[in-house]
Amino acid sequence: MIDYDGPVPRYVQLAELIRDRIRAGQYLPDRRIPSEPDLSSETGLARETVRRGLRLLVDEGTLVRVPGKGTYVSPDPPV
Amino acid sequence: MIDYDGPVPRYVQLAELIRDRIRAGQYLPDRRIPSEPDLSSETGLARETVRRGLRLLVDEGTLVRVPGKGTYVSPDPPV
DNA sequence: CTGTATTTGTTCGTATGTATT
DNA sequence: AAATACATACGAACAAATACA
Repeated sequence: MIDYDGPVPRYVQLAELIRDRIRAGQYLPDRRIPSEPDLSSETGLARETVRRGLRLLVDEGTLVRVPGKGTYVSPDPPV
Repeated sequence: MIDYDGPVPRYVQLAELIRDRIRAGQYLPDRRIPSEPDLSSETGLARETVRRGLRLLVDEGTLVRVPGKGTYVSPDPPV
């Protein structure tokens, strides 16, 4: 599903995947998304790669991470 | 030189070190700074930790990285 | 033109620390 | 006390872009 044949890094592809799921209503505002290990298991990506993708979404205001709790979709995500 | 006893992560400390050197005129605008391996050797930090610190400075507009060439101080760094 | 070296980019693995439940 | 989850840090490997002999 997520390859590195093309010019798009895997962590960017992961970010796009998460964005798609938010747009599709699969991940809802103020709700928690799967943990890093879960996303890592699901996608087969290394945890650090998952973290890079999530950071992109945190930086753009789409996600909010809470230490010890989890990663949440922002109340009003810019997607 | 760079410790992790305190609350300040090492990669943040590295970013501060680079900023200090720019302020001090040791690294000049539009000039290249040492490569990641060099900074890693000098500080004893892992290259990935160096990269994290440099990314902070890229994000804030202080540095510009050019693949295959090097990392440069911005023409007009915000420091 | 070809190959080599340098530098940044990406990816995976592992370990430890900190905060919350 | 234990499990869960994010944060930091180190190590290693290969790819891609650039420069140069």
